[in-house]
Amino acid sequence: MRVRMAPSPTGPLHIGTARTSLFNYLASRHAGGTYVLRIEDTDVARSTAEFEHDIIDNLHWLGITWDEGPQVAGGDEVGAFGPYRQQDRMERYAREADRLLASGSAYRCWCTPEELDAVRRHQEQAKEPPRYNRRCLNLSDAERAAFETANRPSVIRFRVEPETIRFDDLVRGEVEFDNSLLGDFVLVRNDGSPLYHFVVVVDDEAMEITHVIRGEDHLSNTPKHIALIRALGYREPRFGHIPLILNPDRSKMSKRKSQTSITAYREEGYLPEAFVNFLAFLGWSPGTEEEIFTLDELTERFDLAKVHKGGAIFDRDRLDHLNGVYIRALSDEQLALRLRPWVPDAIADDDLLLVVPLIKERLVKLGDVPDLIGFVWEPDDVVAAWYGPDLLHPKKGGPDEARAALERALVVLTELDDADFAADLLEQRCREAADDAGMKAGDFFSPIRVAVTGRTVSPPLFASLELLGRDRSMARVEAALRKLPVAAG
RNA sequence: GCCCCCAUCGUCUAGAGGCCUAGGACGCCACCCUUUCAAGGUGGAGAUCAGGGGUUCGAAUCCCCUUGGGGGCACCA
Repeated sequence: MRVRMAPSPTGPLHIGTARTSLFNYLASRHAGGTYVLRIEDTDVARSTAEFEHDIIDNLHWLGITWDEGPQVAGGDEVGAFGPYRQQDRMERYAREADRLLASGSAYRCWCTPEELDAVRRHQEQAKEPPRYNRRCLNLSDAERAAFETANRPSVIRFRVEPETIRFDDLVRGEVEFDNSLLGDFVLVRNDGSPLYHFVVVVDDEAMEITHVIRGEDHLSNTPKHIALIRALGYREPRFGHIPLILNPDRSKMSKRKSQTSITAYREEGYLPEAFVNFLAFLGWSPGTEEEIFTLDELTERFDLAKVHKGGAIFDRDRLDHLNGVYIRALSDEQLALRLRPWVPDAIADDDLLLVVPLIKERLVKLGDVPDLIGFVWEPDDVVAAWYGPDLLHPKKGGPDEARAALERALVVLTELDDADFAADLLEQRCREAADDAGMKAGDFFSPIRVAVTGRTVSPPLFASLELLGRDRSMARVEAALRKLPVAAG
């Protein structure tokens, strides 16, 4: 089994491309086959090195590897079926186009885009199917000679035979198309550059691809490819069309309506193993009720025949949940390492590690870390600016209750020396203080929480105090006290 | 418009004719735990399997029609 993934470097790695890459990876690895990466850069105007870099880099990030093709962006190509960039295969496309011309399966067309447009509009008005009218196929020798001597630019069109094309799709079963409904599509532009439908067929043959696994958006294009394959005398690969990933409105996932770039998810702090697990379940399931799988476990279970036929909406809530599951499964050391890019460099590794237990079960994405625990490394005045005096009020109470709690808390903090400044002792003393004040523990803790963390929601209070240390904790409580209006009388 | 594909809780899905008074997960609701928020635990609401016809002793599962949704019909990929 030889499969390929052929991303086009005309944009950053797209969710859909990533999922198709994953399914190709799983199918080939499961079967012990070969996975080829081919860069589909026939659209020179829109292809860039940056996008190629983004695609390869993010595939690596997901843990997807391949056997042939460029292994790193801009790097050397590996494999005996190269080149793996279409820009480097131009002679071959030209040669195959000539063969088609010579056999009569293709012909030159001198129609201008304007003429084609006019024809199309006319067909639409007449409610006819919009397809090429074969004007240039039926040119007289004299007309053709005139165009040629005038050196007028021409495209090469494939002459589509009116025939029924049938194939056995790997996920959909028997599918049938009537090619008489197809127009003669363009193989080569008038500047000599080949188009997608043509190169994809030439490349798959050259690379001896046996299984073409791609998105459902290519299902209707497949009869074109099969017709071309036959005209060129190639071997026909098996085709498998996997369902699309959808926007919430059930249309094909697009960047207008959803976040489609893998980089963006990566930067938000999704774990690649969670992301891969999530992607795999978009359109596939192992048929059991387990749902946490590593890439290797997915490889072991994967079966193209079990892929769904219907499209799947990208569900962020589910992704978030899965990411949390993976984060919680990490050891503190591993999580600290993963968190590093989202934490200021000034924070020492040891201090970062100390923070992890407080936030581990609260993290949805790695990028949430500054929001959850940033108060530890932000300066006191910055934290103080996060809240207004009203936030210091306990749920049942106003400034007086807030002041009472903060003043008593300050006494507790003052009485403990650095050596005793530990969460359990702090809690014990604060509970006693709350008792003395005749306040419920929760109401007593609330103003302290806001004073120290700047938020009403935070990691456990006393562990936070311990982490912050005596001096900074006291400073923050004092600052909070200054925010409160002076006591009446 | 034409062609093709698809159709189980809001979402991802289990389901290959009797195991289905349709299971799980996310989300939602309630309760428990609890210093807040999470995490965790328990329970709940939520799908007459899009609708209608067949086939069969028996259909979510097979067939047909309808409806709905999607994709494709470029000198984009």
